[in-house]
Amino acid sequence: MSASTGLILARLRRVPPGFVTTYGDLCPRAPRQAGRALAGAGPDVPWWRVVHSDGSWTQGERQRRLLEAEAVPIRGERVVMRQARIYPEAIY
DNA sequence: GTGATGACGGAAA
DNA sequence: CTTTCCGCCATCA
Repeated sequence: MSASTGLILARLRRVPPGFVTTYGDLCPRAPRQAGRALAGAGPDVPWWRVVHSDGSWTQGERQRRLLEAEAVPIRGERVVMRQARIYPEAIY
């Protein structure tokens, strides 16, 4: 049972400013589905809080600016996951 | 039905 | 540190 788009977005909306989650955490065993969900998601979802498991991101400077605006710890081109990663399931 | 693709993940070299 | 490769699964041509 893969997570539905609705569940994926519901989890993402639980991620508070200053923290990030990953595609894999939003949708275990089918992380690409999380990406697809975001691509078609509305403006109400904080898509910039979703990064790769290694802390890198795919939406370039735009995403970087939004993350920095929330004081997400960044080192080079990667989010410092040790500090910013939060697990949706743990706050669900 | 088959094969390619993707806002991925993780292990291996 | 970088590149390569394979697994994963919903979509789509």
